[in-house]
Amino acid sequence: MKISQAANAAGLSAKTLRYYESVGLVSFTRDSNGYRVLGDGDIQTLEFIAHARALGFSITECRELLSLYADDSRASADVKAMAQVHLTAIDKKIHELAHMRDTIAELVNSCAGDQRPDCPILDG
Amino acid sequence: MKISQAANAAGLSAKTLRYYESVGLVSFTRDSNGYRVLGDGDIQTLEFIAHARALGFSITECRELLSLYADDSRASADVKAMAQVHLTAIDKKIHELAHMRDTIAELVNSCAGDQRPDCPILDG
DNA sequence: CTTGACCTTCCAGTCAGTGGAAACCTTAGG
DNA sequence: CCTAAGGTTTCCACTGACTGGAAGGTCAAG
Repeated sequence: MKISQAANAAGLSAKTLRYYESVGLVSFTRDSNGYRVLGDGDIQTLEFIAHARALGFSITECRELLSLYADDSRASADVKAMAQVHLTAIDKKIHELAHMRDTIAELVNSCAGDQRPDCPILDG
Repeated sequence: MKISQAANAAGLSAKTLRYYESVGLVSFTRDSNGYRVLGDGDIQTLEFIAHARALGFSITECRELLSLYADDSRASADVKAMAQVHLTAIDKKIHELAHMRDTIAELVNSCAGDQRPDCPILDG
């Protein structure tokens, strides 16, 4: 399978796959013409990465998850601990955003939205 | 007032003030020795920017807000519309994060966290 | 043989700063 | 007057996670 087909199968772009290879997150074999050749195993790995990325894990965290994945002797506790840290970070971000949201919503509500120049959003 | 004192007063770093000037968000007068000289008006502008940034407005959006701020003939409707768009974007981001959060929480809950290699976080 | 659709690499840009280097200015102390 | 400390200046490089584009190589169909 060539890169675009594999990218399609994994729900990513060819550019992204090349980028992942360039940062050492994955590695692909090459054909005699220099083209990358990807198999079903590669697709599975890429799907795993796409899933983790969609859950907000960074490239570095994905690297760690992949090494845990490859390590047959890993303890599930290690993975759980990583996920727990990540969960806490997401919770924090949600709270911050919620605070922003409330502040802006309050400003929007208190703004007449007419043609006059007064505006509590700018005054705040 | 010199840059560090002004930065302190506005709750920003001197580096950030130079950066804001470099991207044309603000402009400062200079002393004969080349040092930036900032007054109370500059501090107010910087506080306004700091506030908007804390609410998640991008530099570009801050630029628009500042031009609206400077324009005596602006309608408050313009500002309200911008805030409304921003509010919607924040709402969307919160929902995405909440979805992530739930998925990861579920995985964490279903993970034994023991020494065995099975882990639903990796299998998912 | 040519056309078009792939593939390759490399460079630049995104956003909002941060870190560091080299050089200049100012002030206080000896 | 000299020096040291602590400001300031500019400029360049780096961050994360890609994306866009250019220049050139490869391959199959017509």
